[in-house]
Amino acid sequence: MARGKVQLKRIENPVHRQVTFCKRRAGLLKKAKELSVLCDAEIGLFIFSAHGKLTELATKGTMQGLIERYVKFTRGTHPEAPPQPLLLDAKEESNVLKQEIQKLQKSIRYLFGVGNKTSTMDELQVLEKNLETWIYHIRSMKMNIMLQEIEALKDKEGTLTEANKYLHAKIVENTAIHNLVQFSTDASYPLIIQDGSFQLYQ
Amino acid sequence: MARGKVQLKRIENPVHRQVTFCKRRAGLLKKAKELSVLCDAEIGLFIFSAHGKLTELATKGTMQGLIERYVKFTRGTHPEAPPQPLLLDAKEESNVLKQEIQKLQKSIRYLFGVGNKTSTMDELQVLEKNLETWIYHIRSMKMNIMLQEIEALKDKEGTLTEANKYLHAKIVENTAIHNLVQFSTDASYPLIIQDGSFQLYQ
DNA sequence: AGCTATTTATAATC
DNA sequence: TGATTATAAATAGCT
Repeated sequence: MARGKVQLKRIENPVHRQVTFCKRRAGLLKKAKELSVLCDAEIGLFIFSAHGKLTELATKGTMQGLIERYVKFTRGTHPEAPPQPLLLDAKEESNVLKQEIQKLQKSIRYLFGVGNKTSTMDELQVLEKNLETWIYHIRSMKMNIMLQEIEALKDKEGTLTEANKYLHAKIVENTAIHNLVQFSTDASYPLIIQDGSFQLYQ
Repeated sequence: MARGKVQLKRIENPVHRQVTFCKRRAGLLKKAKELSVLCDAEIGLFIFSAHGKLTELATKGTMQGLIERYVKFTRGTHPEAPPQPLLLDAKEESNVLKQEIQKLQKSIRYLFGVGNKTSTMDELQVLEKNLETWIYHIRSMKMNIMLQEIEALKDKEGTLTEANKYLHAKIVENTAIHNLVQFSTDASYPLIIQDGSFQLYQ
């Protein structure tokens, strides 16, 4: 809409597409809120980006509530869609966590098998402690992931620094040869090579 | 947006409101479609007018399908149902909690079944936040139970104090009669009754 | 419904 | 990323 008419088709340049997505998404959300306020409407809106990220808006109550209203409203008018089975792809981390979860579930089953007032308090105590332990584990996992990434980056940096040194040497060498051949040229310029002239690339 | 700036509040004039609703609804739908086409996004949008009429848009497949995707996506990312823990007694609370724990477990299985390395970090973030929410609610429940117990004890205390007064009076009365009959006895001892001589029993 | 005068949204650009 | 700005779109107030 500005500085150029827009073609109603997929934007091919991924950067443009992403930028436009963010801007227009913001615009759409704003418009939806406005409509809701101005005209006393209830609006449910959810947007999946091409990469699967979800943005949602429910102008009244929760999206769950609105969806329930929607489903109730349309019950019978749309054919029921068959439920899709989830397919799970196991990973090491997930296995570790699943074990933890099963452990927790077991203890919870045990704990909540008997429920009188006094034991409930103790149960809550235990549950709280377990959740704290989980948070601790999750934070450890996050930390590990971050450390791995840092290591990877350091490694990359090392490699690039090496490459840089090598290239630097090569250029000095080439310049020297050049100076030998073109003896009459003022030699001072090509020999002065600033560090800053070599950029690390990613 | 034209011939007059708009105030962001409900339009009181019903005719204006209806007209604006139709126009802006059309605009919103158009914008949603454009965003979907331009940026390769999937959008679900439903609008209930103030009078309950439904307008819907699903940019890919059916609304049912999109809602399923939405529900699947958000399963576990919303704490789902920790909102009103304060109205239930201890036993009901523990049942609710049991259910919630199962839900949480499902979510966690889901979260950690699907992750790749980049999304794992986000998932951990979400999970950690959920667990913190849980701890918060568990602490509320503990607080609630403690308050209930305090109330119960206060009540008990009141009853016992009443009983105490009554018994005290009775003893004074009996002692008086006793004194009348056995006039020679030293009257001072039975009349002195310390508060501490009545124990609260459980 | 249509029609503008304006306000808004936003594409391009830095 | 975040601003800026010129311009396209949306739309409020009228018919």
